[in-house]
Amino acid sequence: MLDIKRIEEEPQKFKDNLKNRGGDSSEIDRILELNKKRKESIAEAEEKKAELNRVSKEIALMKKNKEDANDKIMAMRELGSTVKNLEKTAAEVKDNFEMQLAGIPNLCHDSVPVGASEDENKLVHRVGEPKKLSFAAKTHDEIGEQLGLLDFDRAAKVTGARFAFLRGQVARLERALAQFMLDTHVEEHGYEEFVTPYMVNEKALFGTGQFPKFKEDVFHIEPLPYHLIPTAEVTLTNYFADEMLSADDLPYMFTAFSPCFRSEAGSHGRDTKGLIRQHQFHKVEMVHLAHPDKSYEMHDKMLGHAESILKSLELPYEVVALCTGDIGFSAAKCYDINVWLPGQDTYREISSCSNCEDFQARRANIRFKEKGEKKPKYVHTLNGSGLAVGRTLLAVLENYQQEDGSVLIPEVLRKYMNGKDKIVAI
RNA sequence: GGAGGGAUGGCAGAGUGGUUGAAUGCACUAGUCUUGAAAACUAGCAGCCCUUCACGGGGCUCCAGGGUUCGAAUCCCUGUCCCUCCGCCA
Repeated sequence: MLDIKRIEEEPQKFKDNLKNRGGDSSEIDRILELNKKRKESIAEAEEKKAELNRVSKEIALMKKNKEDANDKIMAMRELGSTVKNLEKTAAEVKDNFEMQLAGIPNLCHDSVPVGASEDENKLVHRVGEPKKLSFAAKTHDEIGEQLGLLDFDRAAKVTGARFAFLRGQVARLERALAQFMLDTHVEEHGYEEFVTPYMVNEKALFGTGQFPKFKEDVFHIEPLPYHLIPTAEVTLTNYFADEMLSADDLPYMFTAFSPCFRSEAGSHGRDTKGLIRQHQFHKVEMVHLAHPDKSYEMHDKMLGHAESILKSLELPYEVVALCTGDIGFSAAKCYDINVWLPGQDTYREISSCSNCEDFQARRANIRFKEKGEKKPKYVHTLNGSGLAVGRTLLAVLENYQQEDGSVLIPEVLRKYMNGKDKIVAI
């Protein structure tokens, strides 16, 4: 949620931002108009309400002194219903205003490159050389199916499109990856590990910005008012919703391994083969709640934590700074990490690290008090994948494939694979 | 699933129709005292919104939403969550 006071102060800045993000800048004018109406309706209702309160106190005094207050009571009876109507109108105007405001994306940080689409994202750096294979690279789904350890057809039979069975050593590799990521974040990067709910209510999804605008992207659990999490960002970020934190406790660094569920509405026909775009996948998520003055420092750290996993796995990757046209709704700044996939002959997203500044904290009402200061402030929230496990698995399959169809196991994972160094066909 | 109890400020916890936005304690901030700290003492201290250059003024909020009343933390209805007991169950 944007701060309406900042929009009032610098409307042009927010219009430019919205335009750069591919939105309609006139929405800002509409918001300001609604805000004006909101203030007017509040002033009108409160003026009458003040009179009602004042006279009610007079009545209390008169009663105490055993005076007759009937005239005033009758007058207030009438004023009461006027107030009720004015308050109802004011509430409607306010709801409308807040709904519109909740649909406006975050203000981008000044360093975010202006651009219309992902083609204008800015390359930050590349690490590792894409491997030159001495044979024609296969895609991970070919490798997995030839090994007999990745099965999309039977998943389609049991569930439907965009699901998969992992078997045997590939299933274990998935578990090994998750374990390795969690261990690294907890032992080396200082995160606190969580197991979180996999279903959340609407309030939580509003808090992180998925609702109301991106409702169709998440799965709804009929008949409960719950939704499957699209990412543990939702549960971890909302953990302290409606709470007052202490500045001394910042930053919080949370991590959780969780399944993620996405409807992938609107992506029909894209990445239909393989593990790249599934309705269900596993992810190790990182979330920071940071002091506003420190959040960009923390953002760089978080990016480093995600990168360290790829470095350990010796997977080539690139980091790009997303441009205004590609950045997510809640983010003020975002880095994507794209991993090299020989089978696809390209880099594909494996992590996204965002600083949402106070955008989510306003929505979820997560504040903190600074020593010696009276006013509470909103924390800054950051989230990043560390990493998407399914996509890491496919990156390992494609980068470590051998000519004979087997797959080498990265050094750091072998202790999680009972010492094995290779996956072979069953 | 059945029966009962509860939800109040950063925290704990009073308060059952009228100057109660809320006693008290803790925490926090400032001061006195002290070489310094602690203790003690004194004072301050909820949030959000509207208005004002400012001082200030006003409104809302005691889980949420309705209702009764001139007036609700307090009474009534609905919902949510938590706790205890019984049943069932991984």
